[in-house]
Amino acid sequence: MPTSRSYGDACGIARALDVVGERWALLVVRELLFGPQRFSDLRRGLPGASSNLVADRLRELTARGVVQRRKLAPPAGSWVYELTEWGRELDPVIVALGHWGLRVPLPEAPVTLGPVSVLLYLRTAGRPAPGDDSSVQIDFDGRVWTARTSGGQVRIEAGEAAGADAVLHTDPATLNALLEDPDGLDAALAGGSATVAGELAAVRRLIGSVAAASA
Amino acid sequence: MPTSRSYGDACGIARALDVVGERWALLVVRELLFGPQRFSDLRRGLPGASSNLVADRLRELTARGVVQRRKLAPPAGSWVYELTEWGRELDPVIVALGHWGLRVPLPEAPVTLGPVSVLLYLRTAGRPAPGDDSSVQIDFDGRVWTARTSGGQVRIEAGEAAGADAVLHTDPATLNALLEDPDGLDAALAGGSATVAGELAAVRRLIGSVAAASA
DNA sequence: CCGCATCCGTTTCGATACTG
DNA sequence: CAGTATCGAAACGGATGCGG
Repeated sequence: MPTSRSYGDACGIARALDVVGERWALLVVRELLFGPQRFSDLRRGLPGASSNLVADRLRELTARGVVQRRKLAPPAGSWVYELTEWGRELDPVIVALGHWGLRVPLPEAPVTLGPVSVLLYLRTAGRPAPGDDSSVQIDFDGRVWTARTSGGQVRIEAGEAAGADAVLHTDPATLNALLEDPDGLDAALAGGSATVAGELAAVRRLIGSVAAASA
Repeated sequence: MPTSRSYGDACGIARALDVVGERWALLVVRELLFGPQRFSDLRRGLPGASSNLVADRLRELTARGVVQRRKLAPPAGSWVYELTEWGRELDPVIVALGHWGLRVPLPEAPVTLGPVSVLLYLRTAGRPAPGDDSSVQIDFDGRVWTARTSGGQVRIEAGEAAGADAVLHTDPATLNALLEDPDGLDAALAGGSATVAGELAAVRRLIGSVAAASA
């Protein structure tokens, strides 16, 4: 008899790994943490995963109740994948795992860094001033998120913001570098790897909130 | 060589999974959460894993700095595996994952349940009264742990306790059932699936602390 | 016995190619 | 764009062997 893939263990940890322990599964969940994504956007966020792998994981996670498939309203009409309520409860688990993993040395080149990973880092590590209530739209090569600061926290949502104080256009690697060294912003703006429309001060406060927290 | 299996992603989550994302890896860490274990005891706690799998994971986790190998002082003289300081920091991650996994339906029979899993559940879910300061030694088929209650928490340590208030001798499945239904203790004692020496009241308080927390 | 290493059939992964 | 089909390479899982 071929052994089942299940660990056959009643422990909650093993049961969780029965569902999200397969290779790539938690990274698919990571990509969905900030909202629904289309298949091709998921692939862009997981460049190392082949298409059948992504399709397999989505099918399994959907069957297990972690992910659900939904059709966007017309005129878009395309299909998106999103976390279920239960799937969203993986958020603190994934954040805790990611914090632990920061001490792992970077893998050999070439190393990728997707939009979701950087925004997750911003949301987790950023500690804006409690009185800082602003919203910055972040454009990554055509895909758009919004970072809102309020109550000393950063919240990330997919899509454009109505009435954003600023729009930051850059790429994930540049933003990641700016989170670790906010003083690089002027050079990035001068060099064209980042552009800002609207209130530059709001962008400064946002990207400075990570370094401020570790200081 | 293992870089071919790496996700090649700079995100902390992916880097963590590069280290503990392989099959069985986190369950090996789970087994070590309460202290050093010998190879054969590890195998007993992971009945579904073949010996080479356990040896492989231990070697990888040791090479990555999550686990270390140590020789016990004479006269024992045998080797044990234990978590490094960094490895112990996986504790909250594993607990959070295990809590999430409680909602996964139990796998098909046969289902195992090891000592560490039950004790982890006791430590995570137990909320003893703040004034309850006692220690219960728990014997599982020759392997011994100690559960101490103090400050409204349960702490678990491997090995015997000096001056334990009671000794509970049972098996993991029985203890797990008792944590979910403490009223079954008298029946378990009468049926012989559990025996208690010393202060029975301390054992009652300990196993009742889980149900009390969920009430 | 304990602590692995080796062998081998089965399953999964990962890259490329292909279809609606 | 959104997946499926295919195939070689790796990893898994079980059994067995071997030195202390």
